[in-house]
Amino acid sequence: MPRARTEVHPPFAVTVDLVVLTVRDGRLHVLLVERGAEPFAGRLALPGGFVHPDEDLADAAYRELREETGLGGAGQAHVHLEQLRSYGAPQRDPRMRTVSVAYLCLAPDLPAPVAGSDARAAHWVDLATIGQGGGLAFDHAEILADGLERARAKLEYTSLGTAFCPAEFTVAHLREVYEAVWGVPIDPRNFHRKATKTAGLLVPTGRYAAGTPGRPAQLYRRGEVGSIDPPMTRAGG
Amino acid sequence: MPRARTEVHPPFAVTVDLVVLTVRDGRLHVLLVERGAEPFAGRLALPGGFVHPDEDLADAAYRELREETGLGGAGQAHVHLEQLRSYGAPQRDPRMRTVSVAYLCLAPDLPAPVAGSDARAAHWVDLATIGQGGGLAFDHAEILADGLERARAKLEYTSLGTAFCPAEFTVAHLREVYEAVWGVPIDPRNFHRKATKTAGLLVPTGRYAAGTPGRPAQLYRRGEVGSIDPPMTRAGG
DNA sequence: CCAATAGTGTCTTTCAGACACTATATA
DNA sequence: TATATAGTGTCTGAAAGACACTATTGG
Repeated sequence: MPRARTEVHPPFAVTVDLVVLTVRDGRLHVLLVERGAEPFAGRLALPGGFVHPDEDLADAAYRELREETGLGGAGQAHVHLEQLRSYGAPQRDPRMRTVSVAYLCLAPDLPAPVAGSDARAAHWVDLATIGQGGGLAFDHAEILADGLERARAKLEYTSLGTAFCPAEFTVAHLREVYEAVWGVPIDPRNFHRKATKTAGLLVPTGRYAAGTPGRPAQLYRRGEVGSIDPPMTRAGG
Repeated sequence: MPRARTEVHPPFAVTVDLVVLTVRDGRLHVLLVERGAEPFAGRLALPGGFVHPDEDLADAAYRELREETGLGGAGQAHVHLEQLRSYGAPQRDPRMRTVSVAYLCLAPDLPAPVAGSDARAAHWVDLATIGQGGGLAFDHAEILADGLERARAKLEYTSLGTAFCPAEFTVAHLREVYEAVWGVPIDPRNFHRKATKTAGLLVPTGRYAAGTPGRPAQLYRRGEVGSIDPPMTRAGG
């Protein structure tokens, strides 16, 4: 907190950066934009932008999500957004002293192509094709790594895995989400029992998926609970 | 991230605020300072201050910790410091637009009185004597609540409980830390087995505590591991 | 029929929680 | 001695992991 109004306080630019994750074709993807201007022109970066003068941090994150990706608008599909952490190394932006508040966003795989009102296009990038660092602009590789770690951890003890699923989904769909995020195979039978017996995680709709080989799977909606107790276990539940 | 250098970006003041926790006499305490100046003059607040122009956020947190509390200096006792989250509601400081990056600090109970170079004295305040809100300045009640929640959660699956202990401590001391942070009684025998059998949590010194009634307890040092697997359980382990 | 996926039952192992019991100090 | 605390042993129930087995679809 400021000590007294007479004390000098240097000006900072404050931005939000978004780690937007989804699962497509059984693999984890992150939403990236190609930078048009220097520095790091032509490099991939996390979507984000400046916080407005009278805007709350979370509001800025939602606005950037809408503007740059088309996600999260009113009447749109459910997306989860939470603050990740802040990054403020003195030289993280060569132009000015900047503090970035990063947000983590988990979204279902959307049939509509992701495109913002912004001229720059946002693309889903398969995380398997990005190495350590991956040539991302600024300190975005570190932010992305922190976001991945957070997402992997939260799938253990919260219901956030369902945030990657559409409004109605099968247990197998949810299992594929876990396999994609954790990068490990999971026994379908034990996962089925765990998911369906965890109170409040899934709400059965009574409807069944069709058109796939094998016995039709029941469709579920997201439950209301936030935390899973006992948690999902990462070593092949 | 900034889009182009031509875009306007409003100036923000960036501060760090510290949630410094310790366990004294079996009860959880937080370090608070009394504000001397308006706004909120005379009210209790979290220690903190402005981030300097060329200073990393974590460096600013460490500096404020030293300046305002005398904790964390070179050769001092071990303290744990981690970023908590950021707070940037437009009107959180009536003087100017401010974003605060909060840090959580866990410290052992120090025999030396806590006093900073600053004229204002920092005091350990028993959390049981602070209500919901507790009359804290700014949004510090919310920050404190978030810090408590983080500390309680991290004691489950990390070794951070030992950060509340001095360099050498008994299993009973660590148990009292858990009881104070979680506010629940824990069975001493089951806790003893869990703590001593969790690989890497405790390093036996071979020495024993003396002067207390009963069989002398073995003294331990902090182990190297960060995470506890399987975790401590909160419902009276 | 077969292949594939959904979903159930059951066995083993691990571990939390309860608590009897032993060990070793102070008063 | 009594009392207090340290530390071990053991039983029970919950739940993870492995995996046999049944159920129900499409081809």
